[in-house]
Amino acid sequence: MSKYAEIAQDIRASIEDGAIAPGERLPTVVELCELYGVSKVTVRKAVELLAEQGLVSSRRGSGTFVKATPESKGVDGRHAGDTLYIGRTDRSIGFTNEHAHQGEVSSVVHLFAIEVPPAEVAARLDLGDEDFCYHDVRTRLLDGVPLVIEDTYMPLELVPGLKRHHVEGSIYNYLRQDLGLHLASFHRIVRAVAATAEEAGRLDIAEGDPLLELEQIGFLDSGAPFEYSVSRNVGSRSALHTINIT
Amino acid sequence: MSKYAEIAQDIRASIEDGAIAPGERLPTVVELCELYGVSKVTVRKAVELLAEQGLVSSRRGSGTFVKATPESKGVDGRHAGDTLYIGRTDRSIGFTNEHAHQGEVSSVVHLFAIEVPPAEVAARLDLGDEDFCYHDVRTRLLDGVPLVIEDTYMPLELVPGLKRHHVEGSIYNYLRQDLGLHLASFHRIVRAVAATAEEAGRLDIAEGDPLLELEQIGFLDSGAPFEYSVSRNVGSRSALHTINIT
DNA sequence: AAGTGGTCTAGACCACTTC
DNA sequence: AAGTGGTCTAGACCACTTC
Repeated sequence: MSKYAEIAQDIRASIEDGAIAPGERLPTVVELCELYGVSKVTVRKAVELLAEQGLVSSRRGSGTFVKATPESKGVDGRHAGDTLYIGRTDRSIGFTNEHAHQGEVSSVVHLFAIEVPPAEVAARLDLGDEDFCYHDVRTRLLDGVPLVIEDTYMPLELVPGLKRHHVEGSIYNYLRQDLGLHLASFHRIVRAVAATAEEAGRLDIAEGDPLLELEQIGFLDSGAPFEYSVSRNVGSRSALHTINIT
Repeated sequence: MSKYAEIAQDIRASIEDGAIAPGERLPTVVELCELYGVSKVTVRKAVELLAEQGLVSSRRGSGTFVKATPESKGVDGRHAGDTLYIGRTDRSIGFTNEHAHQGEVSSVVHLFAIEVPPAEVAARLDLGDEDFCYHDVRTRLLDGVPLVIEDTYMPLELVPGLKRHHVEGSIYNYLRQDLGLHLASFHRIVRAVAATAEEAGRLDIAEGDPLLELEQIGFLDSGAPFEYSVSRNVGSRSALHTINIT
């Protein structure tokens, strides 16, 4: 691990165990340089990392302050206990890994085919008129409770050898571990929509119930889009957490 | 403007006008150093900024590549034209400023009072049992079309002098321009919920229609929470854009 | 082996706040 | 005036890919 990541982790521990209370100031950048025996650039990267994680806020001329977040005072989320979180701090690392610690993940595959995608999807995946895609539709469940229907397209050429048993398990694990691809970023559009009759049946809810829709394009570190997906998450069982720095 | 921001802007222009096509590689870091006459750290900060903006992706040992995004090829969003976006790239800069370029923003104030907030809200705002808050509820409209109902609490002590005419206009402008506060970050939880009968009436939709709920805590650069709000956005008129780097 | 991005140093200077 | 974070230099070394 890099020095700045270790320093960030160390400061984070000091915040979480209360050694630096919410509202209090961190040691100055120069003090942290001396404390950890590193240069200023390294301390700055550590502090930036903490700011991205939502723990601190820096004010030029004044100092870096621990944010008074509910987490730092042990307050639970409003729906804690009855909400299955899609992801902490809005990092998409795939459904299986997100929920792995929460229970048993399973999938019902409604469709798994190779086809020429609709023009709008082809445009998003940077494909020509005649390029083929995998197209799969699946319901994902946690401990038997349906959470989300995912409708996914992936270019055939980028993802060779995808089989039905990958779709029944974790596609992302296949991409990373078997193909050695590096998933770099996701562009998302989030909406609230009403469940159709078919979706309601698959998700064990009522028609018209609110769903959290995520329209998403995933990119590799080569800049190539490897996935276009529209997922519809049961509103009462899902929430998306984000941290926004201005 | 800082050097790295100028360099990022310049590279961004090269990408957007097609001088560097999607999928192509940027000049190497060393080449960019020579091109702009700056050191490596400055080029790296510029490239990191472009990565945060979703334009490029870097691969160690290989290069930095322009992402093949729909935007870089002139493809419109799926619902472009009939969706009012909450914010580009998920940066909360306040409703008025977000929509200022799109039309005329107005507000209907349902409640504006000073009260002791519920315990859960007090906990989120880092307040004691007896501390007072402003509490306002308002519907916000764009060109007369209702978009969202905002239910907001703000600590009395942090926001002195708030009046009804500020609530009818832009609260954020009052915080920034009149009080000189620096809004630093927002922690959000996004959900899909169904409209109640009262909400449906205020938003000119049907009861049970899907709403995009944003539960949000806003922080100043001092680390103090200045706002707790739950906003409910009409599903068919709202979308939230995010970019996630892994 | 050569080329690429990622981290780091030990300083310097600047913008902003008043610890 | 003194203290704070933010930017920047001119290098160095390292991790990773193969341009």
